[in-house]
Amino acid sequence: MTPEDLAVAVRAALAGLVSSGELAIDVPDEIVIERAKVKEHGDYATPVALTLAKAAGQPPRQIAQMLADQLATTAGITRVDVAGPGFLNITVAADALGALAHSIVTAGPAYGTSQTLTGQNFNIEFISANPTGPLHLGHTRWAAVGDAIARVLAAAGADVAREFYINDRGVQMDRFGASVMAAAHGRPVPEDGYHGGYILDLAADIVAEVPGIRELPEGEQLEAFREEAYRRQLAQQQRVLDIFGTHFDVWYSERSLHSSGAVDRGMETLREHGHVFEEDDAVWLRTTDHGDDKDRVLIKSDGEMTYFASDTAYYVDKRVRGFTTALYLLGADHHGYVQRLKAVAACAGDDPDVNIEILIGQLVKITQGGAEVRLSKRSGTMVTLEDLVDEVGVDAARYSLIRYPVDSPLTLDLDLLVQRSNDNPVYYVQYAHARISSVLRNAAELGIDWREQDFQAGLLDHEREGELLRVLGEYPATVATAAELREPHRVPRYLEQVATAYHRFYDTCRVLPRGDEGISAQHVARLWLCAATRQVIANGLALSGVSAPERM
RNA sequence: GCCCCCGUAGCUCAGGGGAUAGAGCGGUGGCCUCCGGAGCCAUAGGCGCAGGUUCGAAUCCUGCCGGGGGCACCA
Repeated sequence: MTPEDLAVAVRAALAGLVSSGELAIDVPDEIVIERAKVKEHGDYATPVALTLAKAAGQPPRQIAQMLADQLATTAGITRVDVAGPGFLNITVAADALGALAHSIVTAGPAYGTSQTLTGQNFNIEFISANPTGPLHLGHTRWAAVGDAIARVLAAAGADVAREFYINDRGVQMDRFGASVMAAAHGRPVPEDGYHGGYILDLAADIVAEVPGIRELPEGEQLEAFREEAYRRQLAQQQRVLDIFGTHFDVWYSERSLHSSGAVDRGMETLREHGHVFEEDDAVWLRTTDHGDDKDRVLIKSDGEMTYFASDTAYYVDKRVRGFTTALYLLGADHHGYVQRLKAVAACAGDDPDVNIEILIGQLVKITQGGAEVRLSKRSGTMVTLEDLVDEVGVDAARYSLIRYPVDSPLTLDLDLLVQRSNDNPVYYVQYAHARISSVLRNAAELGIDWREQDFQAGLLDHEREGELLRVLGEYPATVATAAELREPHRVPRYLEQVATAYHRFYDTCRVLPRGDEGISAQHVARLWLCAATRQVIANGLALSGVSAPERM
């Protein structure tokens, strides 16, 4: 008996009351079923009667009572009480609740997946850093969260492609090349260039690996340094992301957007829809037709394409490639792009509420020794993705970044994360997984083949067992909600509840036989519950790209 | 000036209209003769302010106060 099962039962009960004429309402699609917070409220509670009272024109307690009478006859439900202003408190039979342990183990990695987003084809673009330096902490947040969103969407049945847009065109690239070239000659880096220490490393590598590069003619040499540095820096970003466990399906070069003709095609699409005009010798997109606060330039009066022109073409190209939704994950410093990107979709003839979706992630701050560590790509004192991983490891880094909703600013205390202690909740969750793994190993050593034993769900009737089962039953809804709202932080937060419920269970419920005690059906039932818990933790950690260790 | 985000426990943060607002760290006090104490139990401590909507608001709306970020024929 899961919350979903109960929702079905409640809906059926409502439908029954409607058809018998006792209730005049439309049966709602969504029925709120909550896990009871205090044990006097049974196992589950629902406020449906309160919600429907006005529409039905009847007092909530009266509706609740009619529902209670109906539900009390439902198999698996042992008790239904009307409480307070009209809540329904439902108590479920131990065997109906305990059966969940078996179905979780049977479902395995599939437990928690659904088809709620089946048919949707997402292009999820994130990080999209310039290839002019290492990935810093802001990129790192998206490296973890973007990947987690992709995983959660896929778990909900959607098709997902992860895409990294390489900003390899424009003046920043030239500044980057000039910086490396200057460093290669031992000259100071230009004022508007990149000053990080990595520039010196790049210069040294290139000089060593490309003989004679410093003797090339000025213009040719600048280009050579730019391209060599670009290639190496991109490879470095790719290597770091690979270690981090975030794997992109497509690395899309801005240059290729131009060379493939996609920019021209995109421009043509916009013209067809009548939103392109010329003024002051420049070519504009009339984004104000669709909610932007000013029109945007596509081609400057000097004939140069703007970055915005690439962006529009890139969007159109994503749609041409067959994605139903282009999902953009941007930093808070780009929030001004939201309106114009939405307008681009509208100008291309799409529905901006359906075909394009933009998530804004607030900035990450990091403190060390009580002081903020600055994050400037050009300062040379930036904290990079690599730094973070070196110090705290991939699991702790990913977990602590995913654990918070992206629309709230985040401050990470490096001193705290550096400690490999339970200061970090990731260890708390992983520890629960390792602990269960140990119990199951011990069971195997004792020769207990619990999978082959008769599972008696009704034996899981201890309060702590019920508590744990109810938490485990919330996993599918947690994943589906995380996908629907693009809020992957819900999963780790949920796993922390699972870990707590497990530890509480384990603290009072002996799982394995003691000493020379024989194996009872209760031991077997509890082993099933342990295995189910471990499965949920493993599935949930996988959605965050965090490992589920058997030992720690 | 206009736009976006945030304000919840000493600290870092959860809480998509529901009953007594949670977690980790930090305080205080307990629990190891057998399955992992990286754990469990108890206790102290909080919704920035003022209105509004609602049977019910930390949650939705308005205003104010405080903090962060953004405005371009830059990328």
